[in-house]
Amino acid sequence: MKRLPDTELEVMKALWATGPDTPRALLEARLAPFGWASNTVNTYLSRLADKGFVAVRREGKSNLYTPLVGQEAYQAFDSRAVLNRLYGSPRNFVAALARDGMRQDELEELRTLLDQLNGGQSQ
Amino acid sequence: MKRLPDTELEVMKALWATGPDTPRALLEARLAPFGWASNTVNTYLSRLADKGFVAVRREGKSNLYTPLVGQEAYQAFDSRAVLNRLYGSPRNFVAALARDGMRQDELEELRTLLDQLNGGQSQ
DNA sequence: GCTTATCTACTTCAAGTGTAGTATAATAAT
DNA sequence: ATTATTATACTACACTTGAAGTAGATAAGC
Repeated sequence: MKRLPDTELEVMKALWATGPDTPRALLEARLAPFGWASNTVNTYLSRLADKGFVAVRREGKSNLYTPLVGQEAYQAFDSRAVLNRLYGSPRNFVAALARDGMRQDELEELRTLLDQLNGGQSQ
Repeated sequence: MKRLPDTELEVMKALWATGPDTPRALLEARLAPFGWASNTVNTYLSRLADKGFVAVRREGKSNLYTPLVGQEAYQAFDSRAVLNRLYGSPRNFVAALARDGMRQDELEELRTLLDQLNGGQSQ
């Protein structure tokens, strides 16, 4: 797996949110804020297909794109890549966030998760 | 500030580790594993200078490059960018790591940090 | 059946990135 | 001073990314 560029990732996020869908529906339902031409969305979907991130199937007049890589799998891969690239450890990543000022609610949410992660696993 | 490409980031990491240094010294001391030609390192340093990440000063026969952006500042910026790009919150980032299997020592280190972060701040 | 709208496939193009080559200036060696 | 070494500045070049245009197939309207 390879890390995706920003625009392709935005398209994947849209696909993850809606499930299999056509370019136009994706653009209207989720990608409108970017102001992309419909050809642009098509280009990004083609590139994602080339990279094996989505499957294409003909659905009547349109193409239907289906995500082949799930959001959770991609995030699991990407988060580790982020650590390897610059932080080395989860600790250092969170410390960097904290230096920039992590919000109180973010901190609490994280703490709750950590409790769960450790609760589920005995020493 | 803008996020740096992989290779330029590697050069910055070397600079952060050694402090102000010449291209050749950086290559030999920290960048050897990449197998880059010395011209390559020079190119990356020039690009970093263009982007304002390092300062150049003539030191005798060589250039001396000094980081202008500190590692902590860059990490604070980058870590937040990582969240905005894909995860939304620190919680979701750590959850993604956990799905891939966070190591026990990483988890404990993180827990220790969280204790410190909350220890310093009541409630 | 011809016109119009829609979609996809293919092409384009500029900027950024990865990697290094060339040309030239400066230094060191004899 | 001539030669060899070293460093830098500039150029090159393929590939990727961001963004869309064009051409041709298809379908829908009338």
